[in-house]
Amino acid sequence: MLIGELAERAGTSPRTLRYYEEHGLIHPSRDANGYRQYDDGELRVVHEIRALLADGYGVDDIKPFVACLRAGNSSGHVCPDSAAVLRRRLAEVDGYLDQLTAVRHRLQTQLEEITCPMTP
Amino acid sequence: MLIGELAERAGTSPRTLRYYEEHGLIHPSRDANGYRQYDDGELRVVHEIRALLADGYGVDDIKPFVACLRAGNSSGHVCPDSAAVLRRRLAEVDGYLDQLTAVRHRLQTQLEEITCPMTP
DNA sequence: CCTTGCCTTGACGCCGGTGTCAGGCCCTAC
DNA sequence: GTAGGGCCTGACACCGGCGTCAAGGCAAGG
Repeated sequence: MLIGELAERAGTSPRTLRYYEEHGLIHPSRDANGYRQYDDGELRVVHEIRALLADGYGVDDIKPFVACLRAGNSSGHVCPDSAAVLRRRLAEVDGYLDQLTAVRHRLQTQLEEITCPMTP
Repeated sequence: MLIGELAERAGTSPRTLRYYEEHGLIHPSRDANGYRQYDDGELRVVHEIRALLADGYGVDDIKPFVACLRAGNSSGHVCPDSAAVLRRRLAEVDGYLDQLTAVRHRLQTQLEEITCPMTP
């Protein structure tokens, strides 16, 4: 499978696939032409990558998941390295949630002060 | 007050104050030298700007708040334009919270599957 | 032979708030 | 006069996941 076909099947672009390769996430072989050649399993890997990116992971975080999938596991999340990233990411997300929640409280308070001003 | 002094008093840098000016948030007068001259009220304005930025607003969102403060209000939040931004921002924040919450659920599920795998 | 369409590498653009450097003016103190 | 510090403008760097354009190779069909 050439890069264009994989890109279309994965719902993305050749540029994006080359970017993933550049960052060590996929390693296609090469035809005699120099064209990248992908086997069918890579489709699954690309889907995993895109799902993780959509969840806010950075490309570097994703490497362990891909390695785990490639090692033959049915899910990329079950390996120790992946789990470590999961825990770190969970802490990050909790931090963001705390910040956003605080901001939300301030927002709501400010809106209430407008519609129903305090009389101190 | 020159830019260096205001920067120090506001806990930021001259570069940052020039950036705010470039984006229409502050309008210092000029000495005969060409040096920017700030009066004491600007300190309050800069604090407001920085508080809003820290809460995730963009510089363009902040203009109404500054205008509201400058109009003599004790808070920058009480004017109609500010309130509109507040409501828009509240919706944004709620969106982010929803996304992050969904991600958090997935994370927790995935971690549980590791430590306590399902036996289907 | 020429077009068409895929592929290749390389490189710049974006976004936003700031850091930082370059080159030069202003003022004070020695 | 000169050294030092603050000011000025202008412009590039950053980060990250791509979009997009450039210049060129390869294959197939007319």
